[in-house]
Amino acid sequence: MTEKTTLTDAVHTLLKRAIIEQALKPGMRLPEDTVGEQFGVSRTIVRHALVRLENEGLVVTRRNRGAFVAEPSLDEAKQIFEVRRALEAEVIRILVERIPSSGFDQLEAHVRLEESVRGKDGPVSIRLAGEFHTLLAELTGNAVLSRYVGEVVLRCSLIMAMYAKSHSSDCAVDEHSQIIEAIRTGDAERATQIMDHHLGAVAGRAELEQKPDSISSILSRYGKELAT
Amino acid sequence: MTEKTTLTDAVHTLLKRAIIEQALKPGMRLPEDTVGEQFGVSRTIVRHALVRLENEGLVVTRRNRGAFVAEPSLDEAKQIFEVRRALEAEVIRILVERIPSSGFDQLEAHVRLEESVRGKDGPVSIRLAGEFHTLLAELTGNAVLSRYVGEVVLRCSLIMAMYAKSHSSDCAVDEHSQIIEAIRTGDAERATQIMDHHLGAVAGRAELEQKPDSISSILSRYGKELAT
DNA sequence: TGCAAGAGAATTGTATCCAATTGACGAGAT
DNA sequence: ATCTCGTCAATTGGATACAATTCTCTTGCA
Repeated sequence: MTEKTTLTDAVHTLLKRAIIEQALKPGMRLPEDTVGEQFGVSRTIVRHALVRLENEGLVVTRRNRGAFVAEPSLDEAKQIFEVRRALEAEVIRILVERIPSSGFDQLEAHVRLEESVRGKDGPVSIRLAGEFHTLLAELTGNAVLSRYVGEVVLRCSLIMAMYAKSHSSDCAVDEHSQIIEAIRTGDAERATQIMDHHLGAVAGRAELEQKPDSISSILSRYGKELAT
Repeated sequence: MTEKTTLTDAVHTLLKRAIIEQALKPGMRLPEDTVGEQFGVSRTIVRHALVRLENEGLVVTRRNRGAFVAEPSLDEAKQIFEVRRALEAEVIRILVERIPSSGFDQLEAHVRLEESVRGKDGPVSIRLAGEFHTLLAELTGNAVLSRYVGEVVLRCSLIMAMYAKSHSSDCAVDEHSQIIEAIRTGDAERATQIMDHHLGAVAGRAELEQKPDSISSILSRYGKELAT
């Protein structure tokens, strides 16, 4: 596995997946040497990976305290959703104008994949739901846009992990299908509207109740506010 | 200066400014130990700073070759401008809806600052022009949005450094004033239109002609395409 | 008994050191 | 004369070692 990719990349990818799939929960500490010895690499590598994760907003580091899985506040969550809505609106605008020929095939294949694991495997389901939006962004051919969408989608996964009650219905799969259809018919307005509703539903459900999973989560959140 | 901020932050900031102000030109190599001994820090620090700069798209690193100041291709440039337009449209949409009370004062003060150095100091002028847009984004109170806008603005500076003929007229200052006025009157559509025109003018001027400053710039660009 | 101060442990911040990969220069063969 | 192959220098990838800071636990005092 260390053939072409650098060790930093590998660790970075693994940690990212672990966070998305909630193996690493928000607020959890990420000591450099613990992570390092777990993956069989040195602190140097872990450090670089953590720097990248911090830039992506998935972890926060506090001076001389180490890295923690990010715990987006409700305010932060709103900001992220606000940006995400704007970015995904742009994605749709572009796709209606220019979508690669194989685009619909890829999208439909992905939706079928989502349906096949519907309500079966929680983490995988969450990941696939996010990847639908990432795939949409990638189809624009705009790498910068794609990157930013990828980041906010990941952070939204983190937000849902903290605030939503059930993750299985994170993204309604039929709404994904509706978005595809709206793009196919070239109806940008309708597609944007569905997307807005789609994201709004997710955001709304998240903001309704604040349900932390553990005491440490609560405490560290309070501690975080005190520190600032 | 190393009181509260970490060394990595300091080096990162300095390198960023150097790139924006074109002290470090696109395509220029950034050997870790050279940079390190220049700032009086170790390679480790420089390394971390370079990782962050890479994540921000200001430098690219090639495996076992080191870091270079990024040289956005024309295609990349178009992508960045596309995203920037979308992001700044969102900024305006938000500001028309909610702008802090001190917002206009800050904006007008900045415009006055821009006018005071008009055509005097090239690099400073470029930096200020970019910071106007960054300031707009910060006034939204949305840190995520602000961060993304900051990134694309910086990358646009890089693009202008490569492709534009003259940087002194990078941003027409009066257009900045017009944008402020449009926001003040709550006319989102007009503000967006001016902003689009504003960015379009910059992008258009950049894409008109491809004028690299040095032979090494051309060659490294070709070499880059071959490598991929 | 509760609070405060200090010593100790744990963890990060930084520097240095070794190994691996890449590019360049030069020698030799065709 | 040109092309190819091999050796060498330079630079990054990665690991370890040391210093600084922070947290915690203990101990002394009010």
